[in-house]
Amino acid sequence: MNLRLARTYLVDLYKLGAGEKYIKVPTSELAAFFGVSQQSASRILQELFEMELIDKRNVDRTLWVRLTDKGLAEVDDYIRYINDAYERPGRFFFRGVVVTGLGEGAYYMSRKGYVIQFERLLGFTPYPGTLNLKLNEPYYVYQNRLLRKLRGLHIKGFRTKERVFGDVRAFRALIQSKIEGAVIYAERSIYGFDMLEVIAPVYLRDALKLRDGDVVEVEVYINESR
Amino acid sequence: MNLRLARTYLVDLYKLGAGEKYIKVPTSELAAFFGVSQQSASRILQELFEMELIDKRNVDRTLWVRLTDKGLAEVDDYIRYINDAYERPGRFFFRGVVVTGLGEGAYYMSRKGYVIQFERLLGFTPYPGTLNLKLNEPYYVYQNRLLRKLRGLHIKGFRTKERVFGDVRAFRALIQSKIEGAVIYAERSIYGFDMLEVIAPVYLRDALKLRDGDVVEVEVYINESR
DNA sequence: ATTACTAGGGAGCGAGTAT
DNA sequence: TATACTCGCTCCCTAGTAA
Repeated sequence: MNLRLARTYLVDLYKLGAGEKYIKVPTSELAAFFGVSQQSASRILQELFEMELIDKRNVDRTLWVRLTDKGLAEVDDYIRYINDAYERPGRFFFRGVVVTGLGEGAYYMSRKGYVIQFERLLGFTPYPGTLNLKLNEPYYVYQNRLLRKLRGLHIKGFRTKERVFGDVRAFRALIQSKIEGAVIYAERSIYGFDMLEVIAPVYLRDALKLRDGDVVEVEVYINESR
Repeated sequence: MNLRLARTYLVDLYKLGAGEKYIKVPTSELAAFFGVSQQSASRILQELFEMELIDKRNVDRTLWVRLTDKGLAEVDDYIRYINDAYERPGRFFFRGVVVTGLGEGAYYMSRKGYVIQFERLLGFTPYPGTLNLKLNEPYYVYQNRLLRKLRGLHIKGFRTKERVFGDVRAFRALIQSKIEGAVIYAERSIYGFDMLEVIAPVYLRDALKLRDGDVVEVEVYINESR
């Protein structure tokens, strides 16, 4: 069973109380609650068990079911995602810690081939440098992974005599609820999903009085970037 | 596509902003976001459209997608259900208005065949009468439908010389956060899913000073009834 | 009364590809 | 670039039924 479907059944089991303790539930009853046949309820429990999302015990032909820690984590993530979707449609929210990058941001952000496109697509001349935010919370890392799957604004790569500069994608963003900038994803980024690269028309460390270790909140707009 | 799966895709589309306005989204981008192939994303959109959950327009080979009112309602219900599951695992919450029934509750609740079983299963002698609560909010009607699919305590029917008394199922409940009683479902109830029948060891109208039209809150326990 | 196996049909999936 | 068709394969569903 795919995870998308599994999560919905986990929520139903959670509703029945299987998140806190073992519950006694005949598959026929579960079937009615799930809206499937008794046989499917039985199979679904088996598959959730194989995915290690639930624990399942059969004592004298009565089933006892409880979510595992992995199952509980799955429910937590799912509920968080869904509420986030409801509260922030069209937007992604991140909270990260200011860290010092490798300094290559300044180099890239001052290449004329990029600057011209940023000006045209974002409407501002980016300060030559990026603010690197380390995402410590797993949920934000997951969200970063998700956001990166979207296209955003497409900044085309180019080549000079010396080397090749890859494509970059950008999403408009509001940093600390104050400054409008953007989040960028370099096609060949040296960072993983736990790092968020932010640009703005100003030097953010000065404008927002930031030092390494400070917590920064970023709201990214999915659609206004088109 | 079944509704269970459809709802999860609707939430994803909502996250992308399709709940508020038409969003421009290539199926390939949607595919990455959904975690499926481009072809599946295309098919999923078609099916959601056929289910009238989204509106979909193809202008010059670019897709514009937006949730319909029906789709939005589906997302609302789903999110409400999920948060409810998280906040009230193992419990169902209802809010209803006191109405006067047809008086048959008193008749049934005083049949010895029922009373003995209630005493044994619930641990109290029910006051001979039921409090009827009319559920005006659709969500509570939906929840009532769901709860009724569960088994709860099984009070067996019986027959006298005159007639047959059907099975009844009961769930322990807390009324107005004060009095412990139960919600009962008569096998052959004359009421639909918009009515909740409540019993208790005391006359609830006196004990809680209730009159027709008063709002009453009931918390039903799924598992403690076993 | 249970749970869960098997079998058959149908729904869902992605690769290839037409447009 | 797009979207979305066909095709073959897999997964998922329910009915029947064994244990």
